[in-house]
Amino acid sequence: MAASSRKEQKEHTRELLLESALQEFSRKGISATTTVDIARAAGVAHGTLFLHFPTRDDLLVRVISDFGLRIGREFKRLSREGGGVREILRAHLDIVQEYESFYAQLVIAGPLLPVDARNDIFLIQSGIAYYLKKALARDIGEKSVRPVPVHLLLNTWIGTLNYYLANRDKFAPGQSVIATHGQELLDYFMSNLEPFRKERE
Amino acid sequence: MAASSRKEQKEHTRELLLESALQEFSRKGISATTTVDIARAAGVAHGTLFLHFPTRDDLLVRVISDFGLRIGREFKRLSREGGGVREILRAHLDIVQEYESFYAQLVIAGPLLPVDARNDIFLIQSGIAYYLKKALARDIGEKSVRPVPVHLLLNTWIGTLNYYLANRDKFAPGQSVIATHGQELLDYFMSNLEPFRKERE
DNA sequence: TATTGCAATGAGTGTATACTCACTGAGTGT
DNA sequence: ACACTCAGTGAGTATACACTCATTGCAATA
Repeated sequence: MAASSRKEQKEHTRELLLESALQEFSRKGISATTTVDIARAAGVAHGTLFLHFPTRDDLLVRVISDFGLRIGREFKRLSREGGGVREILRAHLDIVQEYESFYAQLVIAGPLLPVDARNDIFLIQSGIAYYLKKALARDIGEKSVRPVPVHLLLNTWIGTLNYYLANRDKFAPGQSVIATHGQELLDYFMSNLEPFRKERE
Repeated sequence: MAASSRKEQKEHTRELLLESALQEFSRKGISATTTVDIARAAGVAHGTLFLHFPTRDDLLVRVISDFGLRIGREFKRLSREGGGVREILRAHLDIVQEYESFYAQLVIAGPLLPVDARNDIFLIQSGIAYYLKKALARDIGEKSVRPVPVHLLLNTWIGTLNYYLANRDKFAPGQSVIATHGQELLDYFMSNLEPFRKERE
């Protein structure tokens, strides 16, 4: 075996635990998932989990921040330079849909999670802010969108999305809420942004 | 003593428990409040709680549905006939603000609660739907508001409000989010509803 | 080959919390 | 006055978890 075999093995187990945790959290919900569940899903002993992560909360925080990194990268990739508000929101919908199950659990359990986890979640959701700001300024500049404050657009958008995600079983039982309602929401938000035309331009 | 003294006493204790539960839930959060907390707040023995309510969930559901009734009555009182969308949303803000602490806890814990509790919450939030529908039809009729589907207005409004409530510690630390952000939100939503004026009317 | 280091194990511990039940004593009807 | 009912009590039980640690056995090193 290579000299690093042992370290590699440990690292592998660690990744396995992180991945299994993500899946269990997505499936059963964050607060309903126990350390036993995660260990079993990973195929390791219960105690092994604590060899890699001092506490359950620590594991959870790492799962979330890893998730945040993935989302951040994805967002960067999807939001091409020079896009308008519609393109940014569309990209956001696509990403949320791709990771919908975990995203929804995050929204549901979010407010009850430990502070560092909550901060990470806030950060993830603010990832869109930077791009949205640029796109909005651009659209307003070329008068394809009426002037609105970014923070209001952002908060109504995130809030609405979270609401649909948290109640996905009511809005789209057994399906993706984003797939069933995303386009409608996007169109509605864009119609809210249509510039007021002057009475006698 | 009147012949009903014993029954009256029991009823009184029951009310006391319901009231104490409401306060504890508002203060500590729903999932963080234990049956011991509630009994102590009511000044009765732990066991007494279970004499009146078979399970903690049962007590919780009753607290929520009582709350729903109060909200419903309040809403009926505040939303006078013939009001427009702005008046309805304003009334909604006023009510939410009055009961903000419990309302926020409901929004935070809501998605994790037992089904019957979740249904009650949905019902409470839908209480506004009936009035909003009428008001919107009226406003659209007299062209003071552009035509939009009720459900989209409703869901974006509720979703946004919930988002602000769930994160009130970030939006308005130590204060009422509705007091600090309510008017701004209301104005923004109304501006979204402004009719598009024809190019050359 | 012998020795050491370390990832992995899983039965065991501690704690939090919902719920029970045998008992108490004051109110109620005769 | 007496027996009976029943709201109220609180120590006790059951369960579900997160977390521990003495032990194991394989891989790295001498």
